[in-house]
Amino acid sequence: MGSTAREGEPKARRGDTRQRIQDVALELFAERGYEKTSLREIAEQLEVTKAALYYHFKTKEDILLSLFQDLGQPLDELLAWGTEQPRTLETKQELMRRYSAALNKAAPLFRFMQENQATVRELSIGQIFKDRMFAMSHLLREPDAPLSDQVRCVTALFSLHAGLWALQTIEGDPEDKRKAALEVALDLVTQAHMGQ
Amino acid sequence: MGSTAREGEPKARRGDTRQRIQDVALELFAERGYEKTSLREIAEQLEVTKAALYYHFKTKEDILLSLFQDLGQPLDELLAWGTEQPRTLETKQELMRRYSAALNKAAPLFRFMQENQATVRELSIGQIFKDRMFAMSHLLREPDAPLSDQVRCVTALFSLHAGLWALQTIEGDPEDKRKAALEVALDLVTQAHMGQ
Amino acid sequence: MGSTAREGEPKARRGDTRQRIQDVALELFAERGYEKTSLREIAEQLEVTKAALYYHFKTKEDILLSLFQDLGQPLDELLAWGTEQPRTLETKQELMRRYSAALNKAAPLFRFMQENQATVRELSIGQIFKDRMFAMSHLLREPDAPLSDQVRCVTALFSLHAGLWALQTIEGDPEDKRKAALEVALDLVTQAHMGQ
Amino acid sequence: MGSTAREGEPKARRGDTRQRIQDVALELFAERGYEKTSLREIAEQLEVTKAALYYHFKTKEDILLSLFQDLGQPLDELLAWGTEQPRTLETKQELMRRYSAALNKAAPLFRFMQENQATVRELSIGQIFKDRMFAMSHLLREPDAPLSDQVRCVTALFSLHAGLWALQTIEGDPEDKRKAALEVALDLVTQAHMGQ
DNA sequence: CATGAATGAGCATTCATTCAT
DNA sequence: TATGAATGAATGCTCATTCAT
Repeated sequence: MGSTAREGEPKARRGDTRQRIQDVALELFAERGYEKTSLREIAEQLEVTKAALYYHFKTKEDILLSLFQDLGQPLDELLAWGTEQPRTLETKQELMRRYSAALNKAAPLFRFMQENQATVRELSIGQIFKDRMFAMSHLLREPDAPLSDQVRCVTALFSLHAGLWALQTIEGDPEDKRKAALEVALDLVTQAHMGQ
Repeated sequence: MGSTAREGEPKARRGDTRQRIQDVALELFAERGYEKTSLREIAEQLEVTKAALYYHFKTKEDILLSLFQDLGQPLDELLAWGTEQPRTLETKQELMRRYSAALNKAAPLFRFMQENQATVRELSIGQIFKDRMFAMSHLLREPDAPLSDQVRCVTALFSLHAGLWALQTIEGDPEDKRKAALEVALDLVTQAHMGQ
Repeated sequence: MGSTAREGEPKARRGDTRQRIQDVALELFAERGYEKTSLREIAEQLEVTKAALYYHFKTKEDILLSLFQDLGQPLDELLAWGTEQPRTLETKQELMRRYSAALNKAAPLFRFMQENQATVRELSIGQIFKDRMFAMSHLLREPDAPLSDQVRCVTALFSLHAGLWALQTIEGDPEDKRKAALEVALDLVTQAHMGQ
Repeated sequence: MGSTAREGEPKARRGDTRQRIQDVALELFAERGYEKTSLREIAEQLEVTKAALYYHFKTKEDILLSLFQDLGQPLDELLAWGTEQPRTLETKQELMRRYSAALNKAAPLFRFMQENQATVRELSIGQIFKDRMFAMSHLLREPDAPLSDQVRCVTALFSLHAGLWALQTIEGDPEDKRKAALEVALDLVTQAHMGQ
């Protein structure tokens, strides 16, 4: 990746080490889990020493945290946007659409979060993540609606996340599946809204 | 504990060590994750030595496997039952009802599976679990139905799992929430069926 | 050392590993300092693995702590004894005699304490050691005596410690030097007492 | 600090970095020990990079060496002075007085030497320090005096060092305590002289 | 049925040091 | 005068596992 021609290329990179660490780390974290990914592996894949990682990040957890902050920002912005909108059905639907799109962009990270909850829960990002989900859920559901309608909203939200991997079971083009998942989610939100 | 009189009782238990190991292991696995739970911790909580664990189980993974086999059996039976039934809407609905009940009984194990996917994937049970989900999904959805209806079925299934933890966000009695989740899941299956 | 014949002797030891760890650790701690002595070195010298050390001691600090507790016990007993005696000159003198003897027996440990104060200060034994010195000093000096007499007592005490190494400067038989140091210390205590 | 007016002052210092490194290093070495003080800490406290330290000093040990040379010089001069004097009691007493004063000025360094002997012993300054103590001791004691008198002299010398910290045990004004320590030391030297 | 003792492999982290810029 | 980026070596520690008793 990196379509522009680079000159030299024996090492070919300079200030991009931090970024490259993040890339490799995310890939390995998502693939093999946080605990099972050792800094040695990350370093080896980058052809640097472990100590080099420590020049750029204070701890292993810090690498993950940085990924979460960098890639999760769009969601925070979406949350901010949602808070300012009127609580109409249209807003909720638009929220879902944007959420699906944002999720899609940072798919590996969210797949990671999904698949490593037990680990993440004990890390500092655990709470941040939970808070975000909580906030999102509150933008969608009405606290005094029937329980089933509230469940519908949470399920809608959650199924978008799930779409990242649970839909493996179904064959088909990933983008088509994402759209189908969004459609179902929108339906759920709409039904919840009508139910009121 | 133990209302029947026992004589001697320096430690008060006899052939139940294997069971006790499973109990403690499941509790810790679910709470802190598989990787982060060490055999030392399990042994300490049981007040036996690590070596004792190895008398009952060949490896750490073996403990998990045994849990999966013991607690997952009802699901296999449900699967067998489902395969013999006609593929009607009623069957599917009943399948969901029974699935929800089965899940509920082995909640800690399934919470564990949910939260440790990355780890589980690399273990022998990973494939078994995946196969089971796959089989279940195939009992619910029709391969030539529209994508969105297929997604509805998978989401239904998945939302039951999710109910185990994603609904923390909503306050309310756990049993009520489980019922609400089941209701939504049944709805989804029904809609998928109608859509056809 | 070890005058009794042992049979076999390919490994020749069984339950004595803990003791052997302490011996080697004390030797190395005293010789090269606490920080500069690594667990690898200790293990290598014992021809066991590092992990074996951890079977017997929870941490590196714990090894030191155990040494301190085992070897320092006589001093605690001396302290207890001293507390029960009348505060006469004779008591103080006897205290010094016994202190000198006790010190002599655990010489390597006290040489270590002397030479690694900066390190020890940050360890849990730092406070224990300090408290002990404090208690000892309080048995010797009278709080309302002239400052110089109080200094005399502390110096007496301290010079016994010092004898462990500061007297290297003087050639002569170690036992003679110890006795000479004790003589000077007794003198100081006596002078302090007379001064009152 | 710095009474002369300076203009601009973006960082407020210019050629004094070397000095500032020494100051901070001595402070940290004395407080936390040589081994446990890392160059990172020193650099951080100075708000420069580690590499900057290497511009001013070849190695970590070199920083310590420079401190020792700069602050220990008065003692070397005192030693030279002592060597030229007649070996009278008055000379010895004056030696003690000046030694006490010199020690007092470079207190942190000597406290450091005292508390890090195990470390220092393996460093190049170890020998230098030892030689100096040796020379000093030889100016005070007579080689053919009774052992106890020789011990008295060494103890006198040593107790001045000790005064730097062992007297914490006693409350009182530091300067008063220093004077009391000197008084005791003078006494010891005098007694040793009389004994002859 | 279980323990005491040990191992080998691995891990996250830290450190003094180097060097091109 | 300094820094940014990196290294190589080490460290304390933990873990799953083994095996004789």
